[in-house]
Amino acid sequence: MTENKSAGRSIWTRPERPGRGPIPEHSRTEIASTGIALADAAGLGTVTMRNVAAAIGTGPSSLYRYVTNRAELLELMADQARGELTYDGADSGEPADRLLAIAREGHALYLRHPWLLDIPAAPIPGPNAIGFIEHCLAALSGVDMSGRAKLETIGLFSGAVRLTAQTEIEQRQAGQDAAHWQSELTAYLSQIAAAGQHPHLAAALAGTPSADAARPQDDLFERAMARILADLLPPH
Amino acid sequence: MTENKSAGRSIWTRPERPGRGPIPEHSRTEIASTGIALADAAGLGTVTMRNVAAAIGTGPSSLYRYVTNRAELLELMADQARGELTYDGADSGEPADRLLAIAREGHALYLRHPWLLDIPAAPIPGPNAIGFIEHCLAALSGVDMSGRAKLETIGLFSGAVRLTAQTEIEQRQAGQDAAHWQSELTAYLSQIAAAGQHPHLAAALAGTPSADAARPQDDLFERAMARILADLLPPH
DNA sequence: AACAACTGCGATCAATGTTCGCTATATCGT
DNA sequence: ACGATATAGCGAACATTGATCGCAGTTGTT
Repeated sequence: MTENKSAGRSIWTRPERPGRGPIPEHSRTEIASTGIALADAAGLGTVTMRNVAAAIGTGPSSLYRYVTNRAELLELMADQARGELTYDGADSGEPADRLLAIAREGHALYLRHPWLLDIPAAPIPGPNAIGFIEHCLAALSGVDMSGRAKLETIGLFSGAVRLTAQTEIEQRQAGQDAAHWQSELTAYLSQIAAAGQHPHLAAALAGTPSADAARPQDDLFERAMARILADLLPPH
Repeated sequence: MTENKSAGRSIWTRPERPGRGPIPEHSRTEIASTGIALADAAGLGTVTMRNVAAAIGTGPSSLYRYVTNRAELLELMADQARGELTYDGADSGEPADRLLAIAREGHALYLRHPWLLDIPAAPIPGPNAIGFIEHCLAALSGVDMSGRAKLETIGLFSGAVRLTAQTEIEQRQAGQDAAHWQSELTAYLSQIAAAGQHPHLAAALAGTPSADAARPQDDLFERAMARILADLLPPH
């Protein structure tokens, strides 16, 4: 029924180099690194097949020998970026502290590669995503939870890391755009406040200098994550 | 310096109908509704200028009389979808309960329009986004926090709603894809477990029937949100 | 030695976002 | 009332993008 040559196979279950044929001139890691460099420099939008191909000195169609999709290219990039995690300080100590160390590293990783937030999670996790789960499970090794509960907790945990990073990045970009939009935004908001339909918003804005409203609060991550971990883990 | 005819203006500060010219045959709400219907039916990817234009019975270029960008079209859709919130049950009671009512409605909204998660936040919020903030501030009216702190709390709160919805949607899709990827995924994971490099993962998977690993836990939202709200608000 | 499977890649296609220029039309200033 | 003006509708077209096809050259297997 379904046309199946080698379909349905993820890039992680497909060998990088099949038996026969010429030796490939490039590698998955080289392609992923090129994509990461492009994304770091100018955003995910510049990671086009043509740009990546040109950066490694070949034509667009050659890339499809290494990757079936642009989505797979992004998968490669995402997993390779996750490989930058070292899990320093997550080897011993209280579970909450170990997870906090992982959270700090993950947070820094998102700030270093903001485009990671725009890559959807693939159905099959790459080796470094699995390494991440493994280290989180190691941090939870002494905790009295079922394996299933631990996996669910890790999902929430990584979601929280992702959320705080996303919030911080958005605030940062809001600060960047403030120069362009600030005058218009304040005019817009004061007009809304003056219209009288939003009394609570007017009150909240009155107490807040408009320029400060979007200023990032840098220790938000530490405060939020400590509380979340305290809630996620059973009392010891 | 900067080329400024009417540039730098958001769609929310630009009047729908300027003074002169023929009467438009369509409206922003009609266009937004059309986009929403398309996205609900087949995902954000089908919301192309051509599809939306065809759905309202016109050509692609005509859309640009209402919207300068595809991004603005998505802004329109996002804000109009947020207009579906009614804030029932959020008018009175304890602040935490009022926010919880809003959270439930927001959660349901995300489940009804999953594509909302893929639309980036615009620099200038639309009227219904402002209405959301206003209702959250109303729920916090008696709480002893500064206006700035309230706004920050609302940001975290809506982020948490977004995160739980995203998690649930991902789990749902994982369940949908399970039929396609399950055999490959289990083979992949058991191979990793057998390799011995990931002992904690092997242990966690051993205790979990593989089919159950990705089963959604439906009350996750209620449990998580109650705890988050308890943490976000000062003790009363 | 012969075959099979693969790589590199130029040419090309379909789809998409967006712009341009033209005609028709409604509103404003006088 | 009336002409000037700014806008609406829209067909045609352009640039960019992801992806495919087929051919020639290369490596490994039998």
